Amino acid sequence: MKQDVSKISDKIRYLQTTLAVINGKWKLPILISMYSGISRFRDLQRNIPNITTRVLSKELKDLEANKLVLRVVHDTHPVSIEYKLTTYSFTLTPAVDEMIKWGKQHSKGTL
Amino acid sequence: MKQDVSKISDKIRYLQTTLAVINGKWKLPILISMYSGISRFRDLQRNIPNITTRVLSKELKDLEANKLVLRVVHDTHPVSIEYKLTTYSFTLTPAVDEMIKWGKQHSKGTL
DNA sequence: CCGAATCCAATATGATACTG
DNA sequence: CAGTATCATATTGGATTCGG
Repeated sequence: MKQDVSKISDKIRYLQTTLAVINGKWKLPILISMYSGISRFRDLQRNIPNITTRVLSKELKDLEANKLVLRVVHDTHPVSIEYKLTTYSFTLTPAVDEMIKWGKQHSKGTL
Repeated sequence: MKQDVSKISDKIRYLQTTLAVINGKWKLPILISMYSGISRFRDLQRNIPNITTRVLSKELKDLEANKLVLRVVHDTHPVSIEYKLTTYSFTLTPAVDEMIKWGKQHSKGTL
């Protein structure tokens, strides 16, 4: 049975593609918060421990550039900004869920 | 239906635990190479494009510190060093596989 | 072959203050 | 509220050399 025909070098490339998109400490935590329904800058900052506005701002731009997040300006008074997850962003959930699972297990082991 | 009882903050913590272990561009590519059976320093370096000895050396130490890799010294002439995966390291494969899958899809989309 | 040592550049992250 | 600007530090990555 050949369940895996990919060459190692291909796997490494694919993986590095993924890593390039989710790089750093913050992008996945941001996505998790957004998966949970949070969509405003201020709320995200409150929800993610220790993240600064500077970092949050930059990371949201990166996520936008990778089509995972959409920045929507609502023409209210004053204007409110909503960060929306794209359909595409949800393709990441299987990987994210596995990482959460592993982190949970790893935490237990080291406590 | 409540299929997910974890609080968001827990999820974020778990995820950050995982991210802290696999951080950087190189640890997962190294693990993939090792999953494929490569166990010598020189072979790893040849197998992973663009990695330098300095980085490879550091990353292997990090992986060792996290119990994912074991450094075995064989008392031959001259001594040969073998890097072995621990049983524990294989608990990461579900997450890694999902990340590879995603990277493959993402590559297709952007080509 | 298996790295360690050194030096340096680039990037990521953090703290704080400030603006429309 | 939603950021930007500035400064400082930490971490990562890369190039090269050298030793056992």
